Amino acid sequence: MKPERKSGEESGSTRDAILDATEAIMVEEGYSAVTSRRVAERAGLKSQLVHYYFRTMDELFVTAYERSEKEFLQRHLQAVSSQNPIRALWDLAIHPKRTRLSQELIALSHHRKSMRSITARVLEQTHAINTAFIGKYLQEAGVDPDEFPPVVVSHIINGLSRGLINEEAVGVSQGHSELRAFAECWISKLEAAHGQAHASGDKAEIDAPASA
Amino acid sequence: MKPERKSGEESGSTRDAILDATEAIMVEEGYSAVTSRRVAERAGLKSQLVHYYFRTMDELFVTAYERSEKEFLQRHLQAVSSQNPIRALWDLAIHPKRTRLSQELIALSHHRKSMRSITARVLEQTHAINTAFIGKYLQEAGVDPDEFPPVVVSHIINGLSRGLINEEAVGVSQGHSELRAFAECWISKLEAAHGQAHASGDKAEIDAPASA
DNA sequence: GTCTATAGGCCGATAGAC
DNA sequence: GTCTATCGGCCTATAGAC
Repeated sequence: MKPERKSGEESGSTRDAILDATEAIMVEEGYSAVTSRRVAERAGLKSQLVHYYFRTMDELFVTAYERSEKEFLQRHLQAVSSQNPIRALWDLAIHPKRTRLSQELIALSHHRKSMRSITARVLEQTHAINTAFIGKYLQEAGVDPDEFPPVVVSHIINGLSRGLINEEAVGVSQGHSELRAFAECWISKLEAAHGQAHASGDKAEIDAPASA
Repeated sequence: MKPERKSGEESGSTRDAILDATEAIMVEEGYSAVTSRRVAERAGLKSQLVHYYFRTMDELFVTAYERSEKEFLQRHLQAVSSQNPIRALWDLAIHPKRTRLSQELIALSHHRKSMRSITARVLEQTHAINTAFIGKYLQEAGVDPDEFPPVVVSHIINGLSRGLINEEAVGVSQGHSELRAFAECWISKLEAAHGQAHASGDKAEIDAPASA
């Protein structure tokens, strides 16, 4: 029934080519441009082969999503485990292709029920990881978790980068230097505060907004 | 050629019904579900009528976008001119239908060239307005515009609300209370600082992150 | 595993009656 | 302005030869 890799599983180059083409089309033209014919054309194949490897388009989308999910998770864990997780997350988030793809997958899940549970899982995972790792980092840098909860920081990073990338995609660059400068400012301040705290064995301080 | 309202222009209810149906389908099922047949069905019409009012689907999309643009702009100006523009913008941004529609229109503009210039215009307008109005408000509240540029604040508002609404759409609610609390905290602090500054005729203070 | 052939559906768009 | 009828196209998916 299913393709089912042979025993000596060299990860099916045709199958991978189909998934690669799917991702590329999503990023460049949006999810609605992903059709069996166009995917095949992009991969240099006949459209029927797409149906051989993936019985339905739904199965193709789900498989592509799950492959991306793995990659996202891996990079996310890597970023969050690095010396400055905030900077690493920011660098990851402003990567245009990755962010476009993730946006497109979310948009697709508004259109196809089969994708929603994956999106939900991805978003939940992200929160769980960020709460653990960013939370620890922020705490060590002396940030009050009641005023800047890790999940908020995570949302800000994702939100700002998404905005940046959407605008660049339509040729708007207004305010981008301010945005990048803002990110850089906070990141390096956190970096300094965190380093200082580690050096002195004490908490550094980052001021919250004054209670007016 | 074109529909061309008669002299006594009662704003073509059929035409409006088509545009309304277009928006509704976009919000509920995504832009790729917008077809002449489905729009017509939703509006209780024959699909050919869609082509009578809008020669091509591109024309339908552009017209729908421009109608939304007007509405967005109007609400945006209204929000930004209110007593607490930040709060008003936040309240506007967390409105699910509106934000879903605007996201869908942006996604559509990644797929259709004809929409890109409209998206660019909308985003530029938003920046221009926010720089003027939010900038003034923040300045009056004693916020250093070098550390929190209005355009950054605007991006944060949009980014956070988009994240919130995407997650709610797939059934994730993790961290939402923190997010809303975070927004509420900052909004009310700005409100207090702004009110205080106006009362005393002086600048209130909102601390920026400490230079570590 | 890859090919040819093809069924059957929804789509955009047009022509022409009323 | 709204209707009926219809064309050609791209789509998903399957059947069967090799």
